[in-house]
Amino acid sequence: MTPQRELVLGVVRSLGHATPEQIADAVPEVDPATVYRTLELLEDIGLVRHTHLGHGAPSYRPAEDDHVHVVCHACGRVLDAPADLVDGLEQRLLGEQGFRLDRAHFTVFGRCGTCGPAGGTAQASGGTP
Amino acid sequence: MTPQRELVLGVVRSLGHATPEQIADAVPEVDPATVYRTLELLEDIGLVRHTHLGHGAPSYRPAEDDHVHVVCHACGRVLDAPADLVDGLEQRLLGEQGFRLDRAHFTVFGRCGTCGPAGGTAQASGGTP
DNA sequence: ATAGCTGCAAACGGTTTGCCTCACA
DNA sequence: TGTGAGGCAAACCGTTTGCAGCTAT
Repeated sequence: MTPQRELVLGVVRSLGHATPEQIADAVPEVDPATVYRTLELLEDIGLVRHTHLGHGAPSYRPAEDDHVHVVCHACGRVLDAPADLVDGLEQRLLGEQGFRLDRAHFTVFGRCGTCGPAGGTAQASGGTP
Repeated sequence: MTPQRELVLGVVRSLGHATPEQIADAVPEVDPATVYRTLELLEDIGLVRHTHLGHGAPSYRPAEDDHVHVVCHACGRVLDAPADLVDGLEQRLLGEQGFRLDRAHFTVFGRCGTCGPAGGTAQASGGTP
């Protein structure tokens, strides 16, 4: 564990979820290339995990955060739902297809209650440009 | 509907799911830029849909294919599961969070039966490099 | 002396943009 | 004659790689 790795891990822990770029920005003293290499390493040794929250960049977070990611197409908000939300799905996939669901690497898309069934868009930040 | 758009739509329909790049490769007579612009347009008018199957490129398919995508981390295979697989999840999300799930834009990750609980990897093509 | 890690800078792949030309209404 | 679509090429972003210097064995 080098200082840079501690820093990156610290940022991942403090940000909750963040893209490599956000992480790199948060630790300007560490080279972006090192951030990428470190994230890969931290993931290999099981300290962090990543998820694809849509479009481009993956989102990294501490491995101990076990929850399901729910993303609103309209406002871009990322909600964290309890992991047990997918228990039923997990059972069915296992039973019907022998497929072992990886809950951590899992994102659900749709429209949050705030944004309503359609049209109304309670803009938060990113959204669906 | 221009010839190029017909071509792109045709390829999406014949490939089932494909990345913009694969589509562009399949229609060399259409410029890649046009492929991207066309896919966006076809999605706007509801003829195609896209999903994020992991890593980088999104996967486009005909809008009428309504199923859930299940991707194996180990072998990279993409299984199509019946859309009703997520009915339970859909209900819970709606009930508990007022969140309207978009089943089409939805990918489940894990390990398929062929690849087993761990270790054993029935390599197919891509996988997790 | 060796192995591993970092920073830097260049390369990279896929995607997006600007601009100009062409076809058609 | 005006509007929009397509091609081309350059720009772009996030990511990856090669290399050289440094540090701690």
